[in-house]
Amino acid sequence: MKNSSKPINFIENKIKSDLENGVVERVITRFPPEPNGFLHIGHAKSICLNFGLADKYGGDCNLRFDDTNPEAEDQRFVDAIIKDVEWLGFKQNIRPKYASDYFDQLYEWAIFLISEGKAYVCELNAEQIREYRGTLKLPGRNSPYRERLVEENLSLFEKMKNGEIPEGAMTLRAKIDMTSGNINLRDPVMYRIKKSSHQRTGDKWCIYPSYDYAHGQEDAIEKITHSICTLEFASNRPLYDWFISNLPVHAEPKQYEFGRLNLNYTITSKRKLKQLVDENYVHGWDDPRMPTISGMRRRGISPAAIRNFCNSLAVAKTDGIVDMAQFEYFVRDDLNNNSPRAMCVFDPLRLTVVNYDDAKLDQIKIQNHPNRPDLGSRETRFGKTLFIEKSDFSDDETLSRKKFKRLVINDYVRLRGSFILKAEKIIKDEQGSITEVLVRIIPNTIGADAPEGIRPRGVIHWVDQDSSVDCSVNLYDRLFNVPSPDSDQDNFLQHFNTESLIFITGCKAEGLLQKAAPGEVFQFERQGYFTRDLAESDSLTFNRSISLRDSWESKL
RNA sequence: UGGGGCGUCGCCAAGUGGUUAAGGCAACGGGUUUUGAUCCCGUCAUUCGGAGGUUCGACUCCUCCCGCCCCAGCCA
Repeated sequence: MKNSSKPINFIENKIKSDLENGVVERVITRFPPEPNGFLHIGHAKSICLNFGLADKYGGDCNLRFDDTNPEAEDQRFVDAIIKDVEWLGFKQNIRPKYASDYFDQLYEWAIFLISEGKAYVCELNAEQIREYRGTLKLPGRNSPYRERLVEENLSLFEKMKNGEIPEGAMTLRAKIDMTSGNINLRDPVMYRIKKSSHQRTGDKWCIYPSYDYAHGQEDAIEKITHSICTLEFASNRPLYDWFISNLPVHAEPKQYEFGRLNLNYTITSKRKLKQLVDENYVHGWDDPRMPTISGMRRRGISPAAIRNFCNSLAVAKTDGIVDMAQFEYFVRDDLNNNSPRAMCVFDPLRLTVVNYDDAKLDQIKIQNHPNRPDLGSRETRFGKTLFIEKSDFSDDETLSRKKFKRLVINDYVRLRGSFILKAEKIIKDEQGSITEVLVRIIPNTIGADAPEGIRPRGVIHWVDQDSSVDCSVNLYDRLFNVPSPDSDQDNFLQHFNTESLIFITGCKAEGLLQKAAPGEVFQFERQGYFTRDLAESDSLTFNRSISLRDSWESKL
């Protein structure tokens, strides 16, 4: 959104009115990931929303790990998430909070609920609980253990905590309403027995609180004022409220739901992303093809581009699918403005300058950016032997100027930042393929208009042979071949784009690219934006962040 | 069909009884250009899921209908 101010969404409106009406004096939000995977672009939207709102209204936003299920979680994910949030630019040296810090308090509150006769230890197994729960149209039935005496519940719950009960044998359930139309209210499980050690609390606990029991109370403890989550939690809200109003908590957080981000041609389901990783479709969570924050980082996409994109998104209750093109727009916008230009030839064709002596120079000064003089210029060698893209040359003189704005035999073209030249002679090998082209430069055409009577067809990129450096490039493309791989439930893997990564070797890059720092992004003129991979490596490899917008192929 | 939520241009989305129905992306024209990039200009919903109704007046209120999403984990 350039010149228009963005409309204020319903959550921000609520915050504004709560502030104005004194409902809250300071807004406190939170971003509560479970450390069971890496953060993706959908999380980025939530991060921008939560931290953004807190910033805008002078409040605060907590990064809090919802680590209530040790079986799925790992310290490695905690570390990755912290790194990603900081990288996105919201907090320096962030000090995260953890649900596990509140396990003692949560346990005490559970005892409180039992004492109030509002929770009970149930001995139904998982399958029986499901049967008793009823279905979407049929009400549930009360558990036979529902009316247990408080004292018995207390002692049983203690036994659960002490590890005296096997996994799966008992649960602590809230006593609410087995006939509720909202299935979440049919005596939800508050605690289950899991005898696995937790990445932070070790073996202290063998019972762990469920999301529904834990989340609202975590919010209350942290005095969260606006607990923002995605739409699928809407039917959990009455339960969220039930715990808050039945427990002696010292705050009354409120939950608000917005539509999560979906992008076409990719997926934003942690479970499915994990599957891509586990089954080696990609090379890890930070594979540049992944819509993860870390993947995008390796792809050379800046935090600002991601933030700009997220801020362009609507916060509403509709669940739509945003065009990947919208994301790409913000990526290109940022990269175009900030990336110095350089040249790299992927599929080299040798050019020999027959009148090299007429050049009368061997170094050329080239601007690093057409619209930003502050990015300076560089010296590039201009030698007798050059490389251009094979696809930038044609021996077909009948090609129209409009259709082929490149080099054609017996015609002129401009080398970017350099001379205008003419292709004079084609050299072929025994098989008849073109191996070299002899060209003649037009003297004094650097930085000057074409002389009378000479009309170069266009401008092409090039590289000097002697000063060039060999490199490889990774060309990334969309992860899936169909717009909505997610909608096909189980078979999203069938739509995996096997050409989402194309590796090209034997490329010739300008010498200065040898010194490119990992993560540094360049625009390879006429090719796209490329960044040197973050991974330590002796070889010179560039990852394509994104191609240049191309309105030409589509018109042919 | 128990409960909850949503349907405005190809995509996202403003709009809360009186506006010519914002804006962004995409697309399509045209201009500038030593990147077929960027940039600039222009075009792009007589219509708001459908049908009725209330009203001088409805995308906005009412009724009915249609469609889509979420909930039946001891996941979050």
